[in-house]
Amino acid sequence: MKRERIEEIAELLDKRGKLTLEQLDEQFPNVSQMTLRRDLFQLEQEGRIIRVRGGAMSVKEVQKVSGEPYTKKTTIHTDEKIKIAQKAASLIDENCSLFMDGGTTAMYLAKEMPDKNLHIFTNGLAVAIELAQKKNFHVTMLGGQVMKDNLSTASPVARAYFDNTNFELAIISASAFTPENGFSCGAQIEADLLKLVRAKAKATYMMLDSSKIGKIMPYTFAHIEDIDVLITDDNFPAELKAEFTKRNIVVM
Amino acid sequence: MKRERIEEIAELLDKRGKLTLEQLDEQFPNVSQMTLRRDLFQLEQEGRIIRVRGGAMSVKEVQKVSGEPYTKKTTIHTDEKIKIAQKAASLIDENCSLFMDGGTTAMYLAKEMPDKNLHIFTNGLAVAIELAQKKNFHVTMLGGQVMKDNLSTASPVARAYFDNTNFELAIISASAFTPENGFSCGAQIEADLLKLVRAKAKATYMMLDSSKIGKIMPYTFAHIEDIDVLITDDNFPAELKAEFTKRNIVVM
DNA sequence: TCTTCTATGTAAAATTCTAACATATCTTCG
DNA sequence: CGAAGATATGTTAGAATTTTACATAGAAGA
Repeated sequence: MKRERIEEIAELLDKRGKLTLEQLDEQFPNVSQMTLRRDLFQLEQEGRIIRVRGGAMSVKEVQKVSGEPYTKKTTIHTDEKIKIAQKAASLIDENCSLFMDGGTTAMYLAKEMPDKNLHIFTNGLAVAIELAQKKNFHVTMLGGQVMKDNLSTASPVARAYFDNTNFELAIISASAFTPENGFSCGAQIEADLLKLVRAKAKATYMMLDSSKIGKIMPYTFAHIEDIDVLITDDNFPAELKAEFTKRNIVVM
Repeated sequence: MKRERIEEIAELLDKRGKLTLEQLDEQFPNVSQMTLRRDLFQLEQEGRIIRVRGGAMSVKEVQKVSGEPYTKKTTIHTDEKIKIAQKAASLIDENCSLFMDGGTTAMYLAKEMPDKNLHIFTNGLAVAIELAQKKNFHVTMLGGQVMKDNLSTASPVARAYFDNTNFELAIISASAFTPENGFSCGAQIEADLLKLVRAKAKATYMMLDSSKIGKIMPYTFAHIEDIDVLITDDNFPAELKAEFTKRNIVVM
C-alpha cells in the first residue's frame, strides 16, 4: 500500500521530471499531504529523487542534462552499447567467474547483468562501483596505475596477481578494430593486461560497437582468431561478419 | 565581482556537492544572504545547480551514480569531515608520495587537495575516481576484493604489491576509537592492510572526527602511539587530547 | 485478544523563501 | 565632470513550505 504509492510517485516523477506537492495532492486525493511528504522523503533517502522547495524532481531528469568528460563519454552511441551489453548479459551463467574491462560498454554491462552469484574481476573503477551495488556479486578490483581518461587501472604487477586467480570468461572491448591490425587500445600496459586476461580465460567475448571499426589505436592486444564470440550491433558490416564466422567465431 | 562570486559558488558546490545557505554565508561574509540567494537563483537558471530547501546542490553531484548507500553515508557529519580534510590537505607537500584510505573523510580530502605533483596510493574506489580528476596526480589503485559497504578494496596479496612501492606519508582514518582499544575498523583484511600501510609509511596521519570516539569495532589496526599526527575537529575532548600530546603526538 | 510496530493524520512551530522597496555602486553619454 | 539610468546589493515583513510532536488507526505477531 505504502510501497505501491511510493513507486507510483517515483514513476510519475520520472515521467514528468518535476512535480509540486500540490500536483501530487491532486493525484493522490485519499492521503494527506504529510504522507506524501514522507513518501518523498523516503524516495530521497533512496536516492531516486531530489526534494526541492514546493515538491520534488526526478534524479533521472537531472542526469539527462549533459556533464563531465567521463559521463559525457558514456552518452556517445549509448543505444548500441546498451543493446550490446544486454546481449552480453544474456550469455552469463550463474556461479561463473569472469573478467570485465573498464570501458563504457562494460559499464552498461555491469548495469544490465542479473544479480546472480558471480565472481567478477575488473580493472575499471566505475565498473567496480557499479558491480558492488549487486548483492550477490563478488567483485575483485585489479590494482595498478589509474588511467585518467577511462578510469581503469593497469599494472605490470598484474601478472603476479593472476597467479592465484582463475576465470572462465573474459568479456572485454576494444577502442579500435581493423581486420589487419586486430583489436587495439591506447595504452601499452592496458594492452599487456588484456593479453594476459585473454590467456588466462577459457573463452574471450569481445564487445565491439560498430563505431570502432576501421579505427586503429597504437597497441594491438588481440587478433580476429583470438576471440570466441563477437558481440556487436546491427550496423556491423556483413563482409566483416563473414571474416569472423569463417573462423568459427560466433557473431551476435 | 558578481560573476566571480557566482563562479566561486559554483566551484564550491561542485566540490562539496551540496551546501546550505548558512555554509555559503560563512564562506562569503561580506555579502548578504539575499545576494547569495540571487546568485543561486541565477546558477539555477543556467542549469548548473539545483536549489533545494536550505541551499543548493551541484548538478554534477546528482549526475554521478547518485543514490547509493555510499553517497548517502557521505552526508553524515559532513562539516566536521570537511574541516578535517582541509586541515589534512594543508599538510601535504608537493612531490610527495602518500597513501590514503577509502573512507568518506578521505573522499573529502581528495576533493580538497591542491592539484600539485603527487603520487597517491589508495584502496578506495570512489577516492581513486575523485583523485583521477586532478591533472597532476599520479594515482595508483590497490587491488583486491571490493567491500561493498565502503567501496574500498583489501587483499592479502597487497603485501606483494607493496614490495616495490614507497610512500612517505599515510593519511588514514578509523571507524572507531577508544584509548584502550585504539583505532579499529570492521574488517580483518582492512585492518591487515592498514597495518601494512603504517609499517610502510615514514609517518602516519590519522583523521578522526569526534563522532568516532568511544566506539569500538572488531579489528584494531593502530594504537595511540602508532601515529604521528591526529587530525580532528573542535569537539575532540581535551582530556583525550592530553593523552596524545603527552606522547608527543601532534593534535590539530 | 492484547501488545507492539508501522502508517497516517493534524496542527502548531520553525525555517526558509519571496516580494517590495531602499540604498549603493557602476556606466555611459552629453 | 556630472547626472540619468542601469545594475547590484541590503533590509524587512509577510507568505509559503517544511518540520516536529503528538494523536490515532491499522496491521502483524505472540
